[in-house]
Amino acid sequence: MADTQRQRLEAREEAILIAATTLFGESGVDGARMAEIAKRADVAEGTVYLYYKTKHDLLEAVVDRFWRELTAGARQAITPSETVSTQLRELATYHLTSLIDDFKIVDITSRARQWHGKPSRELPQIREYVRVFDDIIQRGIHSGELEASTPIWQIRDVFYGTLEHSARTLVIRNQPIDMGVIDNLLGLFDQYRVVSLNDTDEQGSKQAVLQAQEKIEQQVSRW
Amino acid sequence: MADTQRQRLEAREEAILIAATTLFGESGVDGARMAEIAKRADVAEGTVYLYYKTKHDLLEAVVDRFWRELTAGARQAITPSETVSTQLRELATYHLTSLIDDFKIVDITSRARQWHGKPSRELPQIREYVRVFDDIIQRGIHSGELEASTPIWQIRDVFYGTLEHSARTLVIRNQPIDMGVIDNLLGLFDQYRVVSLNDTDEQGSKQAVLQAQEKIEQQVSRW
DNA sequence: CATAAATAATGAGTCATACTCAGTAAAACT
DNA sequence: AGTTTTACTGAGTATGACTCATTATTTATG
Repeated sequence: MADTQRQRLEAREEAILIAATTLFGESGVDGARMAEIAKRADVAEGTVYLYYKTKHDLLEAVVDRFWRELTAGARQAITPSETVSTQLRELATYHLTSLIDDFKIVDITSRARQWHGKPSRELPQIREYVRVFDDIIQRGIHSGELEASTPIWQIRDVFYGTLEHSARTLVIRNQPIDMGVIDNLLGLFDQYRVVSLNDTDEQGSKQAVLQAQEKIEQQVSRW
Repeated sequence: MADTQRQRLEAREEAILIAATTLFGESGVDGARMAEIAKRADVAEGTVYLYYKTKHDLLEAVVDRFWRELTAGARQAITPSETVSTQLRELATYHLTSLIDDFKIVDITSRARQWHGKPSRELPQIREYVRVFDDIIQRGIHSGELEASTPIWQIRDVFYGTLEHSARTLVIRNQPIDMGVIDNLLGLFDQYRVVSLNDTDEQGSKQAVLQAQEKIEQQVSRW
């Protein structure tokens, strides 16, 4: 019966996490009282502290879980057989939609990065999330569709930075998702395409691919 | 002596604001104690509350001041006689540098947007800051250098979103400012240029300008 | 210049809430 | 059934934002 007990513990931990997520979303981090979270998770206040040392710890867990689920969702959202361009569109759409839907949690994410005065940390799950994008780009570079002269992190910052800012704009103005944002962003990404592969002779094309692959090493090591 | 007294009050208010800015930067919003802010401003704790009703109010004032000064700095950083392209570069450089230098305050800005559960507000000061960018773009559209088919707010979100994300990346990795970020971003903005004005005949050129100006009304009203 | 009225400043005290811990209950062994 | 180990509880503590009765300073008035 060790297994059932373990499950019970995990269920409790989960219940606390869910309660915290809801309440953080409703009332914000500062507005959410630990007593209320405990109540909603149907445990005593002290019990919460058996699972999460501090409120900040709990916040981190909430944010961690959110990005972990987002990563899983993103991987599901992209079609493996599709072109790089289409996959980017799929990811952008998924990302923008999710950010708008769960903007409260996204907004709270920055709280998890800081602990008093200490400098902002990089959150491991966000790093993991961002891999989804990187993988698509890497594939594009390998296949010669994308040029490799711009460091990946810069391209990534354009992608996520734009979408996050756009999501904020839309949420603040109470507007629904606007596909124009995505069209615009992907239009800009044309710049990263290896130019007019089809218009050049075979020789030039192959050369471009080789050139691109050569630079991949740099790319990978740079990150 | 009414004037001297007034100045004394303003000096006190300023001292509190400065102390808060410093301490928020050092210890974060949660880590900063009101008693310590008062001490550094050389007033009693109660006095702080005569000038700012709550800690959150004080935070708002700090953030407000920061963006106001950033706006002034940005206006100074751009050369009026320069081309749109150059001005954008000047602004991007100024913005990225400032974000990196004062990243702590930038990070804190999101705290000022929220008050417990209430949805994120748009901060008036940031709206004002963003005008600096808008003015450059508007000028570009008027002069026919930029096309007017993409809503300004989308272009703006690319610009600020990318720079903010890049700043975070650089700060987290402890790297200095990287001009590659700006080169990359401005390279993307080529897409918004009215294509090859110089390559077309006079007629086409003029037409483009007219067409662009026609669309300005939409742009302006849309925001 | 003295004195009253008005305004500003103070800091000890209040209160809300994150967190603790001694005591209790439940589960797992023997 | 008894013993040990593990999990839970909620009253109690500590901290820090905020208040307010009291004191100090400035301004107004005769």
